[in-house]
Amino acid sequence: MAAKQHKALVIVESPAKARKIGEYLGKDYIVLASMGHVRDLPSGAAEVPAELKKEQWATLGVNIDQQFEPVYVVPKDKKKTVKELKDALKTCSELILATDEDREGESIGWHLMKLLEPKVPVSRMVFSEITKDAIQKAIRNTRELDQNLVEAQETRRVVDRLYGYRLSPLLWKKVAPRLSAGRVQSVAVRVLVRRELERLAFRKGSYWDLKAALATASSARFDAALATVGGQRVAQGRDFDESTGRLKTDADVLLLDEAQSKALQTKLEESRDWVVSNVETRLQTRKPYPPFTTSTLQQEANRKLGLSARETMQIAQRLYENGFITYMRTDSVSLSQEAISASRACVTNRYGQEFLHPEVRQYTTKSKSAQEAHEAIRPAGVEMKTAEELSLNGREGALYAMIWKRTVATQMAEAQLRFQTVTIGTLDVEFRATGRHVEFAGFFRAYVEGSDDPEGALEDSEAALPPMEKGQQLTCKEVQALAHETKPPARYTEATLVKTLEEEGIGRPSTYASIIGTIQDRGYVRKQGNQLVPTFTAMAVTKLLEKNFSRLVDLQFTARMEQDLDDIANGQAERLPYLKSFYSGETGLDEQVKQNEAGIDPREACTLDIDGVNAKVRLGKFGAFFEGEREGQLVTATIPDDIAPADLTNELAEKLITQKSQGPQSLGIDPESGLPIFLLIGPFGPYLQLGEMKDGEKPRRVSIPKTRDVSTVKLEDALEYMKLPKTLGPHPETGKVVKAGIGMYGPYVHHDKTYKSLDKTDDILQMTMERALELLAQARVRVPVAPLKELGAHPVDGDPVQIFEGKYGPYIKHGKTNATIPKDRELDSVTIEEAVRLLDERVAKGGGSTGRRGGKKVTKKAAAKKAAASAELVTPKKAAPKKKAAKKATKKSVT
DNA sequence: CAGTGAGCGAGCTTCCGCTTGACTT
Repeated sequence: MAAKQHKALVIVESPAKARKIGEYLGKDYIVLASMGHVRDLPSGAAEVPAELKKEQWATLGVNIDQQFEPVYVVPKDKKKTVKELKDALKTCSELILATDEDREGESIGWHLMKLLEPKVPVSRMVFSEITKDAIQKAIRNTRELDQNLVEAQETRRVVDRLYGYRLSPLLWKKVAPRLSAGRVQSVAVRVLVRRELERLAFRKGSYWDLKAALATASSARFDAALATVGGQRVAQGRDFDESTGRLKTDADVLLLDEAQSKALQTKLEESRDWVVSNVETRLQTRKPYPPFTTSTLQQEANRKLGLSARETMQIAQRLYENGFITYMRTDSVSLSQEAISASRACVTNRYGQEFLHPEVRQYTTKSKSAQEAHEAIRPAGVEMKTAEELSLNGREGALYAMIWKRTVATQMAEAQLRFQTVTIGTLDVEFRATGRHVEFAGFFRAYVEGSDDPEGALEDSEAALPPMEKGQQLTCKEVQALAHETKPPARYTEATLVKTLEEEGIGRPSTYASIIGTIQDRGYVRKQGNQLVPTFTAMAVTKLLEKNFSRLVDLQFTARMEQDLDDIANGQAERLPYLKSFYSGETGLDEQVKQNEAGIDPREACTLDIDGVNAKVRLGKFGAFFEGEREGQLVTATIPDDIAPADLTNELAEKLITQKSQGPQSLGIDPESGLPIFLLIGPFGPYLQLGEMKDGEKPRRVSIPKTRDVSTVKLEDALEYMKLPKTLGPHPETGKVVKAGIGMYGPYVHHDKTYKSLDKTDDILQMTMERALELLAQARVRVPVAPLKELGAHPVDGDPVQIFEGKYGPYIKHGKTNATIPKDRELDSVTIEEAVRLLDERVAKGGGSTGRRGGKKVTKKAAAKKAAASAELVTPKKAAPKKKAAKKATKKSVT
């Protein structure tokens, strides 16, 4: 008796948006969220509809013989959403598609229509800011779905699928299983690899110069740097060629070495005649930076707050969901009227009229690929409350404060700076000093990019010089000779990589963070502090792609694709000719892959020629290794995991190969057993072994802690390490023994049931009872949690079955198996029989019973299993060193 | 918890872009 109410169903993409829009539209509308895309190409064999499985193109999900017709499926995690939307539509008399106003949003709208098969009128509503006015206006001005835009999206989707799913399998065959290639990731990796090669080619250059501390009669001292000698400019870093480490041939400069600079220093120290020969002043105005987009927010949060792109997005998501900021995935720098007037009011109140920019400042997006479906990231609403006023603290507060400052600053006055360059002459030598003075702080008052503390930054920038005029006499307090070395081009960080990708139009706001995740998960990149370091695998894959698919890994590929997609969106081109030219024919992707499948030698693809290193670098199943020759024999030697490609030197290669060819080196003989002690390197790092391997019998082994420099381990210490675990003595309180040893997770002390890892600064060989007690006192005491209820013994093994309170509500525990209790279930009425049934169901479902910190391989498998979302999937036996779970499991690899 | 760069092998891996909860000591 569902008397059809005359309500309209409005579908947007995000639930937070749905809530807000629901408020503005009132009770005649039901506003729901699609949660992004609702249909997609099948992601793998498991999702391909049964009737298509036997098709050649099944796993592509695109019928390449029939006009590249895509196969669309509703992914498992979207089934629920789709059902909810269908149910809601049954009660409505109108459907309004209010997905984002961009290519992807238009497509989501179209897919929704295909899926929901509405029998009621459908319209398309768009808006770019979420205010009551804007929404009400938008709903009065609906339009039709734009089929051209939908087609452009589908073309994008198909190109990405064909690119990724044709090239990746080629990499599996030629380089290593589970690798991947893609329009975005392969270019990202290539960017990192090219920089690494520049670093590899880099040769250090060194030069000297002088620094003089000078002062006027009345001023404090200031520094000036040597500029010219005898009229010739003195060499600086930029005069050096990075690949030779020598002066560029066209550089007409004077290169000073140590002796020359020190001689000059002595000479100048005696000079009493220092005169200002020139004073130049230049005024500069600085405009505030545009408000944040996803990309600039990620860059700035990485620089200022040390957050990864992913962390930034997680925090921003929370701020957005709680209504503190506008939508965080955007490529637009435009601010709504609401935001502009709120910011201007805020500037006047907080800093005064003089700090307000006289006119409204609006920014326009430069990026060509921008789609601008949202406004810039800014504090939501009209009040412009500060983080303190909103009681935000921690990382949320810090990120919000950054957004607040950047937004408010956009409406502030320009900053006025005065730069001064003073040239000082003495003998035949010139020195130069530059000063900067902030004439008017303007927006600096609120915000200085790259600096966390505007006030402090203002003072720093006050490196002004004392007033000086031409001909003025100065006194010299000190002259120093300084050595300099040129530095290789810096590795990319998350911030600089995101910046580069955005500039090239590669990737979208919603994907910057996940790109960085993907290239790490696939083992192309490793993070070292803030640096992104490409691996040898990345080098090999990039080499293969550059050589055989140069068009596809060109930085311009995406930009060109975007132009074609624009043409399709404008109705000036069609998808089919574009897809054909990309995939089919002589020069198409299909043919290229086929040729290379036959043509590429896997052994060659896995071999790298490194400039300056005689040995070959090759990729094996267990990582990269050197292959060299000793006495006519091929010798292979593992390259340690923490060695980056640019760190390779011929010396390192020779050393490792020699070591390997000589076999295990004995550090000496253990006097007790008479056996030699070997220093060896295994998959988990260096370790010591007493005696040779005998069949069946494993010799005694002990790891060397990561904190210890292996080259300093001599027989004496080796003997000490071999004594581990050793007893330190009885615990003064319990009388039970306290031990020190090295285990899976590194060096530890142990007492009773408590284990505690040593600090980085502790040396296990120097461990004393006193320090051990200190460490044990720090150990987290495991208080056994009392069960909520005992259900009795399990019928199979007699172990107890108990109910515990967990983070997500009560659960049943038996051994290592946990099972959820259905939400609506009364705890008191759960019987042992029911509990056993729930536990069995849990086991049958798979997963869940393995401890997270258990065996490392188990953890990985469990995670891989989850990802595959397939119940009976058997994970292959081959150990994959870098996989999905790698992020969470990295800690395990520490000895 | 350990020395390799691979021998047999069914069926699997993989893309980009849009969006949240998911589930469990």
